[in-house]
Amino acid sequence: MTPVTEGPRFRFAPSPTGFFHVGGARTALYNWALAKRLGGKFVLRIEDTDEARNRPEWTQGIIDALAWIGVHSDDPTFEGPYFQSNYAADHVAAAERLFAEGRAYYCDLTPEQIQERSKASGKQGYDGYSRDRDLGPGPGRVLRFRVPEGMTIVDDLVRGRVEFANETIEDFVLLRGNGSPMFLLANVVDDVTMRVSHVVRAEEHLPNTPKQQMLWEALGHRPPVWAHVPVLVNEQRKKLSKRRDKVALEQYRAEGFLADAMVNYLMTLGWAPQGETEIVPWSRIEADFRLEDVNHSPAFFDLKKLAAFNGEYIRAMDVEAFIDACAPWLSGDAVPWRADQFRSDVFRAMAELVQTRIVTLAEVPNLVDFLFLDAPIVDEASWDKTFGNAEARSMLETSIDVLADTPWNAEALKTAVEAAGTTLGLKLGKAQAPVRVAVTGRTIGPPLFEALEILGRDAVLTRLRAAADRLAGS
RNA sequence: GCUCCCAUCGUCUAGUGGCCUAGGACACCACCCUCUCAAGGUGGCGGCACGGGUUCGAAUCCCGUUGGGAGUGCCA
Repeated sequence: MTPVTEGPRFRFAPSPTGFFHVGGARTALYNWALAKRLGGKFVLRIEDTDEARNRPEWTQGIIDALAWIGVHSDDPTFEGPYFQSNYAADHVAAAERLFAEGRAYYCDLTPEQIQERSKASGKQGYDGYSRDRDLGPGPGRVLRFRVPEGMTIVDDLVRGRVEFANETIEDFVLLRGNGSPMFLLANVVDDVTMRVSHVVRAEEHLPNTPKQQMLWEALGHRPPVWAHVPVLVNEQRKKLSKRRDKVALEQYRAEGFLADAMVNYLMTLGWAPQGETEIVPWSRIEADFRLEDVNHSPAFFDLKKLAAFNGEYIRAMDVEAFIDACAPWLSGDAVPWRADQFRSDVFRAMAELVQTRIVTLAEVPNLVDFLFLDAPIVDEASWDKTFGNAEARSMLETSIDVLADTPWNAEALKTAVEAAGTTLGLKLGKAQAPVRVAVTGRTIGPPLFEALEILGRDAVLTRLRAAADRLAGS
């Protein structure tokens, strides 16, 4: 059953850090789109060799985050996760082979000694001091790769041909003084054993690539296809970092961004689908994405544009889907009403009117809270602005009278308020304001008369009177 | 410092020597629509970093300058 040939094997190799970086998400998506389209595999490898970064729940976080953006571990294209820490013996074995073959050598210089030599000679980095000292392994001795003379040519699918003079590359460390393998080695050995054919990763790894390519060759294998995609940057044009920037995918999810919008937006950073619009379904992306088309320069991760995409996606949902998507934002501790006050039929009635007014799902509660609370949460700025003049006070009084016996439907309510306003010389825009603030607590919100209809006469009149009382008292 | 990468509206991009008087999207501005706020519609602002080549012709090719960025660990 073993196929004679297998499709391309892509890999995504994050190190667990406790959150999932949006840049990592984009890289994963690039790999995923290619693996899917080309009938290959997406191999997930958790690079957990740094003891400090090794917690089981973080791995689950990565798998959950990937699933959220559509990279599902139960898809046949998905393979893994593998854990780098399980392959430590392979890494060491490969290093020892390199030593046996003379392609690596031991060195007993301490970092301080290296620095001193460097300072004395005026040259940067390690100078190859132990190359011909024939040292054997021993505690405190690192194993270094013997960088050959010549030139290393990296053929990169997005950058083209990149040349490195080997003399500019120092004999880098394969095994630490305590015998543990370094990232470069572990990474290559794992890629070899996992038969990775395409390494698609962020541009920051490009300077490492000649070293890795030498390792592939020294290990007797043909290097993979390389592709280094531009990094994501902030407004200062610096690489997105967790210290300065909001980079956690989970956080965007928690703030009410839709996975589809996030995925679509991420894919347009460094790449664009054909045609006049960047809003395209994943099926189009999967069919059209090419590494050769990826831009070469860093892309600014623009929250405003992400928000615009999110708004588009929210509006494109049919109402039922929208209602379902809102559910998590309509209950829980963050919501100002008690669970027993929430009424799904009321929300359902308002849903369509809410849908065009939000950019993230997290904004939903603010637009509908007054429907579930006994009394609205009054925004004082709205209150002061609206009731700062006598007309507004009169309008409030008048509306109490008028609404007491108006037929209770949105259209009739609108007509009634409009008429009441006319008697006071107010246009509808001005006339509805006092009613809106009294009933909803804010100057802005969903269409008022539909909301009044849903709330019902008693609740509306109660609120209008409460507002009048407050005005009388002040 | 050294190595490498990059350079089209403010931002993300289309553009692969003539179709470019450089197209779209986000943002911004104006107008329309309108019960607030949105959404929607129409229009507007705004760019090939600079200098040399190559060519009949250059945003597109070459060189240089300038400006950004990444890497530079016994981190990953």
